[in-house]
Amino acid sequence: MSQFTALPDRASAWSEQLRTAGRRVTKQRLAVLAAIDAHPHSTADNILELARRELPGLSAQSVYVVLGDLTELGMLRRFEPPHSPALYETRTGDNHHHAICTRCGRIEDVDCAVGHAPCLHPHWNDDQQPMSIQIADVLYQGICQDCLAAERQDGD
Amino acid sequence: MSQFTALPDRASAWSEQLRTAGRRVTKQRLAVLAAIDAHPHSTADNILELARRELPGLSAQSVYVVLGDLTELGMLRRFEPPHSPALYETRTGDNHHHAICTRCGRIEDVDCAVGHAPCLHPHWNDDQQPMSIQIADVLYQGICQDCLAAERQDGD
DNA sequence: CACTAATTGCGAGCTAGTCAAAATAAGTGC
DNA sequence: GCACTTATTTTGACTAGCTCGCAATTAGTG
Repeated sequence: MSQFTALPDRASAWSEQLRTAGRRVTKQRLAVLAAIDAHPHSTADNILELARRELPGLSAQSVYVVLGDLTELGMLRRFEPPHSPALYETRTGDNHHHAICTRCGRIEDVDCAVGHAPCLHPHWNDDQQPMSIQIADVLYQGICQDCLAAERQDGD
Repeated sequence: MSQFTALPDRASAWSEQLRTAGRRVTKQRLAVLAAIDAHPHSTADNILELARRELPGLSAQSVYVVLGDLTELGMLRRFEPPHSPALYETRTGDNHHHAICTRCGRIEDVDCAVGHAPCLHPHWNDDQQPMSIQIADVLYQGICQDCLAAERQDGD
């Protein structure tokens, strides 16, 4: 079936996904996808800048539209850390989480500890109507090794 | 020690906390705290409206300043659900989480499942510098009972 | 009760994102 | 390969939510 696509040709895989979803395959969409794939956890602004290197005429609004649409389709994942514009990544469907360094802002992916999402079973209080949970977005906040080291040097 | 403060006189407790933190006890701060306490998960706008009932002259900017400062002090907790302005609550320090209904936007508190935060121990990939984690903010996204029921009625 | 630094109010300004309508281009059939 | 249809992109104006600097006010201290 895919004997000639052993190497991950993301672009054609994306094209297929787009078509399957009833969307047209435009250079704008591919440029946005490629930009995010190359630099995960990018803001709409970063993505615009990156994508423009391949597609100089690309407009900011197109990026917003594409991001919104592809996120809805599930081809992108969007997450919004505090005090930051929304970030996007192409890694979807694996329910992975994020760790953000409150000092320098660095963001790392964290695999969902176990194969099955461990946090999908909240503990409801007696007076609450439980919800049917679909996603558990976990945002770890801490300090990364670099900042810890820098802090030690600075005396404190 | 507290034999005369059996009833939770939040206002005086807040005053004490403020003084301890080196802040002055102003009616603006107390009005904001009272508003949030009465209506947890409020936006800055809601808080302004509520607080103005007690303090008609209160300005929006003061609310923002107070919210930012008190959040930094740890007297308020701030969280930013997707597609929503920041929300505030007075319940701090217990590492509880939030569940949001993606349909109607309703938000519920969810106690941290176990006494010890279950999610404070992420699983790091081999090539990653682990961070020193301090908080794990969990945002459950799902559909609440009401919306589920409404959906069933609507045919789908 | 006066003093002084902290707090609040006011206005301008900024960033991230949205909306409507016209211009463009992807996919379709001939 | 060409014309057609309609999704997509662009253009440009606009909004929400929040921040900044400076002047006016006020809480807390002695």
